[in-house]
Amino acid sequence: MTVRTRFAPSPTGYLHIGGVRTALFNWLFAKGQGGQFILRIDDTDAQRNVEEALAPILHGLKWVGLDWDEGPEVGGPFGPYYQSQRLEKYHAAVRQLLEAGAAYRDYATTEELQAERDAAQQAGRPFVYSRRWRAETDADARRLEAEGRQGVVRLLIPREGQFVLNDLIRGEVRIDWASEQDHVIQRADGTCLYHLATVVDDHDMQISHVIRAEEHLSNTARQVFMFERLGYPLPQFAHLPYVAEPGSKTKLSKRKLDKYLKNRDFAQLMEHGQSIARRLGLAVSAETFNPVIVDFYEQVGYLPDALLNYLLLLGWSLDDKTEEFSRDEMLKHFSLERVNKAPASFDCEKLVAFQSRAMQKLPSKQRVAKVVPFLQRAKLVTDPPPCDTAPYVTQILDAARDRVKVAGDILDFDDFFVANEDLKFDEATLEKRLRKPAGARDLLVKYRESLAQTESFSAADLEKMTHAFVESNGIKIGDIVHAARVAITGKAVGFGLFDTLAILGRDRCLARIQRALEITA
RNA sequence: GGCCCCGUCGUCUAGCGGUCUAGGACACCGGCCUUUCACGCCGGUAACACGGGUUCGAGUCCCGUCGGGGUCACCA
Repeated sequence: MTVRTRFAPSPTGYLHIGGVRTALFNWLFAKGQGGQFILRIDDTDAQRNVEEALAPILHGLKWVGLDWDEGPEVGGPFGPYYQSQRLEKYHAAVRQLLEAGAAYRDYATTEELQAERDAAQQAGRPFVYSRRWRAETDADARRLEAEGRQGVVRLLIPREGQFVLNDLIRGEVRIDWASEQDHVIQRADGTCLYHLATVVDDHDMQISHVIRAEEHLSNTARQVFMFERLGYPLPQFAHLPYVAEPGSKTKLSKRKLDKYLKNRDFAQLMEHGQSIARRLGLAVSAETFNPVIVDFYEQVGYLPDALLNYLLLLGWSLDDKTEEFSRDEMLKHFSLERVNKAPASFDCEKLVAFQSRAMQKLPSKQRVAKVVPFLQRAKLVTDPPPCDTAPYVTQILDAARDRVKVAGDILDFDDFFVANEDLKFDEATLEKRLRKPAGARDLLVKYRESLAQTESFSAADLEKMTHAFVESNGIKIGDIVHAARVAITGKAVGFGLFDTLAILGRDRCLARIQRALEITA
């Protein structure tokens, strides 16, 4: 039997990080065994603009490289892949359930139902619908309709016995049927609800393994009930632990952003992303741009593989030491047996560590290719770039090393791309390194002369020259390095000064020092 | 509250009865390196929720307690 899994998001307008992990596990499980991964859109409830709300989800999945064998845009033999376009199939299933005596027409009003619920709560017993407005015959139905009531279709759930699920991750789970409700599967207006639609589609699309988050565990009994009464073979179920909030075991949710922002690491990740977005001139509201939403990582310049590698380890592990997985290795090693049961909280710092490591391992050319678009969007490099951009950026990246953790970090080195006269100086550093220390400016004047006269402008030779300069002036190296750095880059920090000088070249260094001296005069 | 799930360092985890004086990773704390900020290197702190069983032997099996979470819609 070929393995077929599915990811079934509803069009919400964004792709949640937890959703990506669910998609990833489905994708790995199917693809690792030569099976198919299906994308289905659960839009039974959608009154909104589906196209618009779906686009970011499709885009996000493509960005992380979780491609689907069947679904929107690619089609497939079991389409359509939008639940809103499959209503007839659901209606047929409802009819079948009705005929099999597994469902019934019900005419209770919302108020009547609520009254029963309240009564149950007052009496301190669990709510079980009395089935008082159930139409057992067509005549009943006509009579109730004549009263002006509207009918829905409910599942006729058994009131005794036990349901036993053999979950691939959680093992045996038992639930009393009596604790299940007679769930509505079709509304008065004829539209169908999620549980029914999922069952029909999972069967229709020949899904072999339903891999989804734990919050669906309690939905499984009613779905299995429908599978069985519809005469469908049962797929295997695997309920993943959910992804929890940073520093907590509560389910991660987009709605609680304010709370997460109080978490130091989360706030830091967010701030880092926002500072890059600002420099790109991106208008970003926290609502649509935050670390819970996948788009955030793309905008800031994360590597999809690093994100996925991190997510893979959130609830799964291979052994006691392997942490880095390429796409192929993930496919080769992933298994449901090694998925954990306990929820795993989202750790921003570990994600960043994975990203940083992946970025450093990237071949130089690819890193340049990742970074250049950010320079272009920040208007620091033209589009298309001049032909000397690649070698120039390569030099910067090599010198910056892991200071460029995400592609957007290249903007920290904007001083390499601005014209001399546009260079902005950090006032505090200017004060500390040039204005305040006695003789600092005079020293810089002399150093500038040495730079003007020195023969080779390579980093290694500049270092030798500088050491000689330090010695002949009887100063410490720190006395000149900091002053020179702020004069040339405008900043207090950066990578090695000699690399900086060499990359910028003699003309720019001399001009910038000159300007710094004038400003501080 | 009912039902269900879960419980090893701060976090992600390894552990499937003896090899556990509990291993790895991120974070944290020292030290070294150093022109700043990083990196790197060396070292360190830190966990089996608790209580009963079972067993020669329990982090590992069973029960209970406690704690955390999920879910209880004409949402998905």
